[in-house]
Amino acid sequence: MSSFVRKRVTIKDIAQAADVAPSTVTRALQGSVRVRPATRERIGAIAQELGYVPNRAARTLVKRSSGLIGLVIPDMTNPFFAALARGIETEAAKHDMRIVINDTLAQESAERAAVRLFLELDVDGLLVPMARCPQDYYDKLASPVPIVHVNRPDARYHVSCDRVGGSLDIMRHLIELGHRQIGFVRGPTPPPGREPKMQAYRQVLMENGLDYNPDLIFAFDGTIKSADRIADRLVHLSPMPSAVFAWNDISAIALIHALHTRGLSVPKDLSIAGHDDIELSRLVNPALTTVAWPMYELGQHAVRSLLRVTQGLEPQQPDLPKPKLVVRASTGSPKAAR
Amino acid sequence: MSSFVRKRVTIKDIAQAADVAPSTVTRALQGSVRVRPATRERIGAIAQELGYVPNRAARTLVKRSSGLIGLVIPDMTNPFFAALARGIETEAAKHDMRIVINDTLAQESAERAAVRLFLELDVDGLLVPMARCPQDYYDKLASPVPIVHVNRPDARYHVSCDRVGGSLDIMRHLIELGHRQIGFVRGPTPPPGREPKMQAYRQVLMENGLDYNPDLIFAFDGTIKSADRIADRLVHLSPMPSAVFAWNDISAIALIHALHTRGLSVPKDLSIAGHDDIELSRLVNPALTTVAWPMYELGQHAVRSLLRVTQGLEPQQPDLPKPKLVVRASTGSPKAAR
DNA sequence: GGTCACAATACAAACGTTTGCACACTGTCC
DNA sequence: GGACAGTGTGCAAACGTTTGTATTGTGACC
Repeated sequence: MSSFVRKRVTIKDIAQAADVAPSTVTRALQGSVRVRPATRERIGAIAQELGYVPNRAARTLVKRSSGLIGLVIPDMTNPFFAALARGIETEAAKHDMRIVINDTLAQESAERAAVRLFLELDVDGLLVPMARCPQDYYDKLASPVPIVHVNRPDARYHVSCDRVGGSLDIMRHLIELGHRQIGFVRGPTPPPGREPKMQAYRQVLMENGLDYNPDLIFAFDGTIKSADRIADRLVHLSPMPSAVFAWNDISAIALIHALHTRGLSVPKDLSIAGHDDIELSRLVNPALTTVAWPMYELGQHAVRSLLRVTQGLEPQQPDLPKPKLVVRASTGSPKAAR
Repeated sequence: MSSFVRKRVTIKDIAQAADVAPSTVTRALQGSVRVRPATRERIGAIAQELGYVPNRAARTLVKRSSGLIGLVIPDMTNPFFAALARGIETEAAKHDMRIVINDTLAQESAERAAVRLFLELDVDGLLVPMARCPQDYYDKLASPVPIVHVNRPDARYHVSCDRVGGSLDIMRHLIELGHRQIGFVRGPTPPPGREPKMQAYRQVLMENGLDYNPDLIFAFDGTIKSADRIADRLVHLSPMPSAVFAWNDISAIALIHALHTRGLSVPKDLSIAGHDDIELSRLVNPALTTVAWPMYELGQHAVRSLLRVTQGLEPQQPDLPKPKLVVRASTGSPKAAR
């Protein structure tokens, strides 16, 4: 009764129905010239009628290529990665490649599992944006498939855009507005040494003769609760910083909300800047000052690079649009300056 | 030089290195009892050392099962589906199943392509939340793998929660607040006949002796621009509705923003309610009145149902938490009533 | 009418695993 | 010491496809 117990239709079934050899069926289905048009059409019709679906496992086995690209997404919840995925998907479609996605919940173990699964699936290439595993892990993999990273300049193959410039812009923007006490919200478990935002934060402080104060550094773990705790610490600080540069837009928006519930107004009492420019950042109130990254383009280039590597070519570093400071309503002059 | 041209390590390589037959290697790697512990360990060590990764294509071929579940996600951009995916992933992990995801950009053609890809991959089951293709398409598929839908009660196998109740609650909430002119924002190309929110909208109007006015129906196509256009139409309406029930939270948030830029205040001038209760809805200003759906649980149950069907059992309809009205700050009494 | 070229099709091997069955080896019992 | 379990290992077939090579069939040419 249930339909799914039905046996799969194979090429042999078609061959039998069409009274030809299996090899003729493959060639016909692939549009090979070596088969008579009449035969080809007949076979096509029969395949259609029988509801034939080719078996990728078998094909992969003999062709030693699955036609698949594995995409390891850190966090589906974050709309930041959606744009990247879109770029990847559209570009992949142009080259007849299919994308399979695996979510890692931003956990190292899940990232490993995802990579492993894709290797098992014999993907033609692996795309790993914002990898969490140490580079060491990927180096040791010695995998038979090329891996292209996004935003990891220490990887063998990678597509990256300027990771510091946007943050410098944000910080300088805050300084220009007159802020001198600026807080910084770090992301969850940043890999040591790879914290460009923090770098930019310190650099701009230094440029302006300001001291680095560890009390103004807050750790965001990705949850709303954590933003709430940061707000708590923030309001009890004295002097309270007049501006905060947050890890990403989500944390910035959550922080603004947490401050509002504590009776503080943004940007009147405190300026908040984010990073990523997700779609919603324009829509919240106050609209968020942030940095826009060319995620879509990064995704496209990642696929192109991957394909070049697949063909044994060296990927060319594309000239991507630079990250761009987007000034909106969540930043303003500090209170005292008014 | 490039690492990815290296030949794959196969079971035969291990067999040769360990001086046993390939079959022994498989059995050892699967932890079969029929192989001596010493041999098993030796083989395990060699496999490790050689960096062996099993070939899923080959395994799938002979076992006629890939251990994969295909998940067709309509729109990765929408955080609404992230919760669902999370539920699905955690539950699947419990049963040693891996999830592969494909994004359809909410397009019918892409949905077909995704389903097709998964069939080619020989997935053990297919999960299709909020399918866009007509049910007819799935019925005709006669696929050899079970397909479980989410929120499509007319499908052979499906997991659904009450699709009308929450919308009724929203509408009654607006009525209770005193609203009589209520607008409705439809989703992008709703499949005919499957528009429970619209149903609820009309039902509550009728319950309260209010006329259905087509001028108060707006079409949202998923883009921010579209929300902007709706706002435009809205403000030029006279009388302007005092409340709007929007298709989802994204459209509601975008609409609120568009109204703000036109000098209108929510909920003072206009009440807006959404649907889905995405995480950000709590964080925007004003916080959004909306309906929370048990997406995570739906995802879990979807996997459980799928596995039951795989085993030839009838899935049991779970008792899911009901959708829940969440009243926040974006709805209030109409202006005139103040 | 025999040879030739060429198109269309068939044959068979291969891809990397799994698994039923056969086989070899060990030690135990009569 | 020979039959007998019982355990560990090897052999070979199978999964569904692709593809290099062999084979057949067709017609043209001398």
